[in-house]
Amino acid sequence: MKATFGEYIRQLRTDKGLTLTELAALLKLDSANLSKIENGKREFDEKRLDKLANAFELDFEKLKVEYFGDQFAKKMYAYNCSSETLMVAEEKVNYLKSINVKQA
Amino acid sequence: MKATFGEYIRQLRTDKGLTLTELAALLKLDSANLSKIENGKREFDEKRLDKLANAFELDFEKLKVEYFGDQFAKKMYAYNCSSETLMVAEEKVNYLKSINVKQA
DNA sequence: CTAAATTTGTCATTTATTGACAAGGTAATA
DNA sequence: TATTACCTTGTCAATAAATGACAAATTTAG
Repeated sequence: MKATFGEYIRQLRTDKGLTLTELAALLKLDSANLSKIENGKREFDEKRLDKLANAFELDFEKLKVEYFGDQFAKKMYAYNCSSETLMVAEEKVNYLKSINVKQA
Repeated sequence: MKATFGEYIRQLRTDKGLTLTELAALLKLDSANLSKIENGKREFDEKRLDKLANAFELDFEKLKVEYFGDQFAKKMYAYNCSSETLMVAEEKVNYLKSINVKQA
């Protein structure tokens, strides 16, 4: 998958032959706002990821990968971050895990 | 560097023998809030990255790597994202770049 | 042309972030 | 143990950002 999260949703939706209004209803959101999301003019809200997964019977873990991958990419693009950023992110995730293993 | 961004700042600060109050002044921020930042109880605001770079004569690009790497790591940790997320992020950055090359 | 679908613009409301400051805690020192 | 400097925590009003909602275009398909 090599698209923005908005494009990804649109793909899913059109593949299933749903209108914006129909999908918006499933996601409990206004169709006009869903349009903006698909066109990258608004963010998709985290709290609706589960509804999205249900609507299309997606694996939630994979959906998170798409969603957060997209978020990180946007930031990096906006701030012109080198790809080293991602390696550092990985180190830091492991660091956070190691810290919270100790506590537990 | 294998620490949170807060720990990173604290390291820089103490290495230079600065107090919270002194560094806070350079960053135009309240020392109490800087304390929270160093202890991971508040976020460091993007808009002060340049002041931080100046205060310690850091390379801005490297600072961004630390800063955004930390942000991504926190999200991934909080949402338990697989490390595939980072690979997807990289693909998507490239995708965003390829789109905006065309436009330019 | 018409109707359905989508896009865009706007704005009040809600939610999150920040700035500011007081109070409390800790450590070193006289 | 009093003083001082430094750091931490709690709180809350002010500010900023995200969201929901709806009207008004615009586009698309028949």
